[in-house]
Amino acid sequence: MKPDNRAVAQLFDDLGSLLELQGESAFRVNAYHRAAETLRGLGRDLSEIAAAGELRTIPGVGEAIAAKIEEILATGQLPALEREKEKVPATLLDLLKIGGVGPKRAARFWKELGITDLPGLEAAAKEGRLRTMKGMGPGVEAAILSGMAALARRTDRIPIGQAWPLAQALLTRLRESKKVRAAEAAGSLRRRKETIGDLDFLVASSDPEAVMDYFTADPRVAEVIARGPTKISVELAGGVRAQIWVHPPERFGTALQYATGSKDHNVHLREIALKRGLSLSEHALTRTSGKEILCAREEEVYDRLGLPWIAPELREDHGEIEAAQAGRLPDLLELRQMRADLHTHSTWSDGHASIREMAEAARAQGLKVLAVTDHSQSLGVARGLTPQRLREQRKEIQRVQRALGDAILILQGAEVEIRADGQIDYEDEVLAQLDVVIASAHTSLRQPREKITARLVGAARHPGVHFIGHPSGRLIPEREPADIDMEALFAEAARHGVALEIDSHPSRLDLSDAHARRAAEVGCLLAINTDAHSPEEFALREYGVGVARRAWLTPAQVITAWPRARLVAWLQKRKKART
DNA sequence: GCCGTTTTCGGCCCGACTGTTTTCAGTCG
Repeated sequence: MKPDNRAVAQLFDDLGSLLELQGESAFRVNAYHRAAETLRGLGRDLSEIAAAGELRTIPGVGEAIAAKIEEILATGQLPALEREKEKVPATLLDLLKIGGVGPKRAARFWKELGITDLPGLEAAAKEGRLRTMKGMGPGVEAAILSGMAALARRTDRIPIGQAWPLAQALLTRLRESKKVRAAEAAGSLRRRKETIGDLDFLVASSDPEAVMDYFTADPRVAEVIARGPTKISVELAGGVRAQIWVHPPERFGTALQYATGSKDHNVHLREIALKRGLSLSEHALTRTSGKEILCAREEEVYDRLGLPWIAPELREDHGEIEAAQAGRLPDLLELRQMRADLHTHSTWSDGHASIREMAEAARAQGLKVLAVTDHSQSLGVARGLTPQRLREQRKEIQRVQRALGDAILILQGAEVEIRADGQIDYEDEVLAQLDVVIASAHTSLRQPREKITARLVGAARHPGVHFIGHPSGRLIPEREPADIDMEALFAEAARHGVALEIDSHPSRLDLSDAHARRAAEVGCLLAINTDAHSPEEFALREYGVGVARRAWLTPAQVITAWPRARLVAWLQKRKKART
């Protein structure tokens, strides 16, 4: 099996870090890390890009890295990395995970004290041996021990479904303070990444000390990690870290822009600023004369750089700055434009609410079209429906439709199993009775690439199918995506006019942002659904819209954002095509 | 190692915070 993009990226990260430990040029080191970051954001498999001879078109990939990628794809190994591992103990990389330990210190611990791994460092810190080194004192030893304890209890990146509500609660409390003029989520939260490392907040206030005191008095704050005049970093109960920047209101624009990131986006912007004779920091744009230009709003920052404002979800340095310069930023989908949810469950299978309760909730959320799509017969654990029960369910849907009137259109659909052998779980004549057919795989997701790809591609070719549900099958964080040739699936879906789902549940977010972007690039339509099993879960579509925005999607590319008549016409056209 | 309407060679973002220090290096984002 060929290494996937993330595995290749990890090799380059390791290589960069090993070189860094040896004092290699920071620019060379950074080149490896930047390339790794770019590879993680690609929506296409590297093997596919390499086969097309297009590796060099990836930003940050030049002659040397392209050759190394070819080597990895061919052999599964990176000889340059193996060579560095002979010079430096690979376990030394673990030291870099400790807060406060970077490449310089790790290298000195190794060279001066012979420390090669975490247990060795812990012992040395406890025995007071680190303070024998120049520039190190008891404070460093204490910081390292506390950093190791934090590492042990640290939760990994948390799903946005947990981070977002927590952040909103913290923001609400911040905004209650009279000292706070404005407070916003920043960082990866504001960019709507699928998982969040630290919670970042930006506050506008002329009294930073008071704001920080107020924030640390929040019962959810367990420990203050660092505190300066403009910035405070804390650990919350549960191990999640949060940091707050406090800036005066007249500097809020530059500060929010800075705190939102991403780092790569910001670096790129600062390079553009320099070319215009300006230096950009979180405080201001500064002319070479030293005169500051203050920006209270983010729009002003971008405007001074000759750019239109760029939506936070795009700020990954994945081409958005070039698009902004060319006036080609996408007209991004917005939550308020969502009109339909085509993937929901009721008590007829494994849902927790009746069809009527679900329909009333959907209507209350402003949706115009709801498809009830319970599981098909073979998914026994979810009480999948037989054709007979499907007929009974249709009568119930008609009753609810009559009771609720015209404000919301209720469609009968099904989430039909793509069985392990590739068969679709209902006969064609049963599918033909349904308004919406989702084809999804829930079982045998660990099949070899050829087999599971063939299952999904087969479903995309099936004339009775409207779209493929949560295509990769991943669950964040516990289950990796199935090993699917997405490029093949996208090509087939585009050819047959089958849509692909963005499942909004925070544990799925499937397709991912990168894959959704790629799918749209090759001409696929997308459907953003909640997969709701209860009325509250309709609100989850906010997360699906976040993915769509990160995928550069416009309303025209998302069938669930289409006007009701157009969506119904599209559903019926596919239905006619199969009969 | 990458990259180019200032360059195919010579650049490559910016500042906060900490711990150790009398001016700074290292780390972090």
